[in-house]
Amino acid sequence: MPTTHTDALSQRLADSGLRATPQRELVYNVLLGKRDHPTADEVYARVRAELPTISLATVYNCLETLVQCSLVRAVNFERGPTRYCPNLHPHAHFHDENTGETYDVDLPPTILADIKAILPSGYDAKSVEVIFRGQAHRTAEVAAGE
Amino acid sequence: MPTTHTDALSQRLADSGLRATPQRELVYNVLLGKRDHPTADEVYARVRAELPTISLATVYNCLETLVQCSLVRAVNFERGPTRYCPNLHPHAHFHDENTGETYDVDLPPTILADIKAILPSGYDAKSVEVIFRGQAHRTAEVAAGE
DNA sequence: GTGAGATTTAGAACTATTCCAAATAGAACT
DNA sequence: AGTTCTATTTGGAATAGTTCTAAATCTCAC
Repeated sequence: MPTTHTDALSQRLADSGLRATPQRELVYNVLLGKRDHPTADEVYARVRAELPTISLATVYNCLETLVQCSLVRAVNFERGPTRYCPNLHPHAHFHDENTGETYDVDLPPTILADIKAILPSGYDAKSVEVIFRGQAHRTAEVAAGE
Repeated sequence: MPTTHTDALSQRLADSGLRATPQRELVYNVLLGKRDHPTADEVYARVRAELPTISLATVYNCLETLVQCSLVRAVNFERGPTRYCPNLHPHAHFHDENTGETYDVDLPPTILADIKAILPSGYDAKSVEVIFRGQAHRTAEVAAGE
């Protein structure tokens, strides 16, 4: 895990007047380390491997903090636990109904404008979320490119 | 509430080998009567005005049944209770971050194909969900047209 | 080093939902 | 009309996920 990420974290936190704690760094690194949209519980399990004394409440706190700083995106489709995804470029989510897994799909810049264009006047969208549901027949090739 | 809706309900239920009960009809009519994406609790409150002996568990059962029959759509953005929306033509949801209200936005037929076109090969989407977040400055005119 | 404020922690509390087992209601058949 | 069989409803208990709370701990600025 390169220091650059951790530095970006400190920076963002400082911008909001918050401190870079070991817990926050670890939670963030765990999210960066395996981008499979884990739940808070899953993050908790992964973080405890390195810092066994951390509490679940702290994991929730850290995740919330990261979301506040726009370093992480909270994702909610279907009732069930919130999932977390470290925020890079704009992307949609593809939810495989067979496996339950969620994949990121890059959004070409033009499509976002196209989608926003359907809004009638009076609606001012700050963000757009796109969720696909269906089946993914992913090749090994595709998975390797992630 | 015209009989046509109730008939459509009986039909759909029968197709799935289910019965058209007073509770199911009432829950469905409540959803049709006020399309403000109510939670199960809100549906419960509205239904009880007419059938005070209904139980919350039944409301959950009925909503689940209606979702199974594709007469109603369950909507989940942000952690919090599931909301229900009687399913007409394809539409996006606009979530006003100030008021917390959710509005339906019609999706022009072409945009769905455009959005699906961004999927790499190997992804087969059965449905697409679009959620906007921002502020709605709705005029009385717009609201009247619903 | 001390004080002030931020952060973490464990556990209690809360909310939304599902589960369960018993009671009820219908439809089909006699 | 009565019986049977199954679907449905019901209230309450149980569960899952998250938030709250108050005390302990850390860290920075002085």
